[in-house]
Amino acid sequence: MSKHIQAVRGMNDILPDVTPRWRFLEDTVRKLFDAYGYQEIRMPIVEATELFKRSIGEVTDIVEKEMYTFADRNGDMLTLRPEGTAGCVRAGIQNGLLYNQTQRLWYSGPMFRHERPQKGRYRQFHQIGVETFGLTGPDIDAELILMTARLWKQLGLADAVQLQLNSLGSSEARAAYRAILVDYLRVHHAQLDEDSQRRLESNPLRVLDSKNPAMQELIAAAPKLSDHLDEESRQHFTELCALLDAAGVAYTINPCLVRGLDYYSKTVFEWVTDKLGAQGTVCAGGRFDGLVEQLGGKPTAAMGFAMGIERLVALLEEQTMPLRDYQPHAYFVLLGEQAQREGLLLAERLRDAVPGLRIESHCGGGSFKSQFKKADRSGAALALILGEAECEQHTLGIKPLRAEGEQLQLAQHAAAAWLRDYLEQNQYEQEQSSGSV
RNA sequence: GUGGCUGUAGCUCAGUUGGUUAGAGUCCUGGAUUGUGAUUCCAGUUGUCGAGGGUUCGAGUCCCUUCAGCCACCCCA
Repeated sequence: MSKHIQAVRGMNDILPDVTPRWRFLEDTVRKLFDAYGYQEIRMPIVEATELFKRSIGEVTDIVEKEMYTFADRNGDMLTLRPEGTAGCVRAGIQNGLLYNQTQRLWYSGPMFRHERPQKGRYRQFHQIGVETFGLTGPDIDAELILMTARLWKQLGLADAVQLQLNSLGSSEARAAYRAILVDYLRVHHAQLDEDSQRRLESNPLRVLDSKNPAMQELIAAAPKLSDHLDEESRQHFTELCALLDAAGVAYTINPCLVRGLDYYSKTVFEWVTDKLGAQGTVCAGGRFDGLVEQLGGKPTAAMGFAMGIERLVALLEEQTMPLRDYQPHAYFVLLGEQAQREGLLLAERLRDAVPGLRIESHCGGGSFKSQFKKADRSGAALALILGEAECEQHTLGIKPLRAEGEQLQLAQHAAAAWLRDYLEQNQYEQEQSSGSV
């Protein structure tokens, strides 16, 4: 075993038994974004290290100890992207997408963080993200949340996730509150546990999120972020809540919801589940009105979110939701050299004549028995049979493998029409069990 | 980065206080049925016991190191 080269720790192969769930999720998401007028953008996986330092924040865990950073052959410092927002903003600025215009963008792909692997957390993981630019009001915040709520319904996960909301206020208000909080925490420094003493330096707002029971009294008595919001942010948040109420989306306001990345301001939200162990956040985002300017663009309002594909796929697994199947409709059994040659070509003609038909052709010979066994394992509903007799008579055997019914022999020229009818008749059934939209 | 648990066939797992040649199920292949698949029966293949070192006459079993997986902390999607 040790001689075999293994995958890098925390970087997983996604095997055929789970790829149908990935495709279901990805197909559903793509259609959803189309329905809301969002456009896809694809960015490089590698960016200048500086980009992440300036956007995510120098003192965050991600930048301090989790980035895959290396010097390329020119000595430039590059980093495998740990998240998508920074690259998206960079691409928007560089290509003039954010200048005096609005954008609604989405992307998907792998992200990299050097953390200890755990359930729902990997070193290479995948996110689907959405970023909007140039839209300042709570209406776009609400649109994004409504869009995700619709997605959970389409995925059959609506009962598995809950929405948490908070407002961090403008970056000025947040900075002012941060100073007040730090003053308070310093006074009680002796009562802080080890983690919180560290957070006091790195991300003081996170102290409020501590799970340590011994800290709860201190936290409860701390100054509240909600009491220090600027008027505009307060108004913005109130309107967002009203929009969500009107749309019938349930939420919990969580004053401790802080988000780890420096660039967030005003609205932040998380969709969480209790079905995934410690990694309960399945989708999270917020407003980052300052980031575009911080990266050298014109001041531009922005709001976005990202969801973790592995976590959503794991949730889909929990739900045992029926999936659209990608199995072949028919498995082509071929006995004899002539049949192997002719069958390959006949299969091509059938695929030409019947769009959407999925035929798996047997390769490699073998007995009828073993070929039928493979036909059965393939999940196909039909076996198409071409042996010596069929070749001679220009016929084709069709045997149902999943339903009652006798094998029938058709003239080869009639096969395409028969299969087209078969697909039509079974289409309704297909869609019912597909779960796709 | 810290801690706990676990590594035996492709997969799921037995393997006694250390004792000869490491087992079962499943999967796969062939046959019973030489042109017909979820059943049944028969036969067959499967291993650096995660890796390296140590103790011992003898290690899958005990000790150390290391790697990997899982779970939790931290952090985050």
